[in-house]
Amino acid sequence: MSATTTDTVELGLQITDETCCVPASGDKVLQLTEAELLAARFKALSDPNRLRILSIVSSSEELETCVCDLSEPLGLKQPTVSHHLKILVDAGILHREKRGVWAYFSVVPGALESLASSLLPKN
Amino acid sequence: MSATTTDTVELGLQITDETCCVPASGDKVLQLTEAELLAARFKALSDPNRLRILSIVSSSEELETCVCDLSEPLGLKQPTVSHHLKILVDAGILHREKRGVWAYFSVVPGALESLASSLLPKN
DNA sequence: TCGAGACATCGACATTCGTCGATGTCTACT
DNA sequence: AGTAGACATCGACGAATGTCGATGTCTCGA
Repeated sequence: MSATTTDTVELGLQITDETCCVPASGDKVLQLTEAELLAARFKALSDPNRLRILSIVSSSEELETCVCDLSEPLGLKQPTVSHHLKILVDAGILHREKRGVWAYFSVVPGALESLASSLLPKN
Repeated sequence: MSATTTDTVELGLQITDETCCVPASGDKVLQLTEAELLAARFKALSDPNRLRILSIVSSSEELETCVCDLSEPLGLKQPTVSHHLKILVDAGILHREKRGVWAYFSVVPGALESLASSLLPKN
């Protein structure tokens, strides 16, 4: 509850002398919790090796890849690859499916598209 | 070079025993330097306060904002805001223009769109 | 039942990051 | 000239990140 008629802030600004510009148009601003959610997903994309993992996974024949195929082309050890995969899975970008001994990864349908649209105006 | 009629890898794989899946389809993989460039731009978006800065700047009246208007709604001190702005400018996402005492920031036209398209298939 | 292998998790380490007080630089006004 | 104010830069601090060896867990075949 904000109370006391502070519903909109749009005209509440009393410009006395020289405030340089408009005070951020009140509540159109991205909320902190929403920003944290978005930032977490972009953080998953903020590592070159994770982008290469996405590139490999999304371009593979069956749109599925297992860890053993990622370690070599990336030049990373297995624990590191697993670590990156976990981050991408936790971000909702990759899907993990365990079949027998191997774990297969695929891009979650629409995940990257939804992230991309959040960058565009009017999202 | 894969060479020797490996136009498609589908059947080129000589499964001797149990290789789990295809070996990452060779050179379709995102190059490391290119991945680093992309990752650096996503890293600029991987902080909630920077996303809120982008939200404020892109929704302001004149599509321009100065530092003094950002500090208060973000709840951050001025050096911190300047730091985030520098990161966004260095990433090529924001444009800085100094007019008199104030510095005005605006979103570089096409910057976010180009980043968004890099997320989509066939980019 | 046992061992090999694929993958996840843990612990450690160097590096990077976000934040802010202190200080520097530059512009405009008196 | 001198002062006030907006913004950048510096230095420091705790927290988070990327990497990997060591180890754990689970599945499959012998």
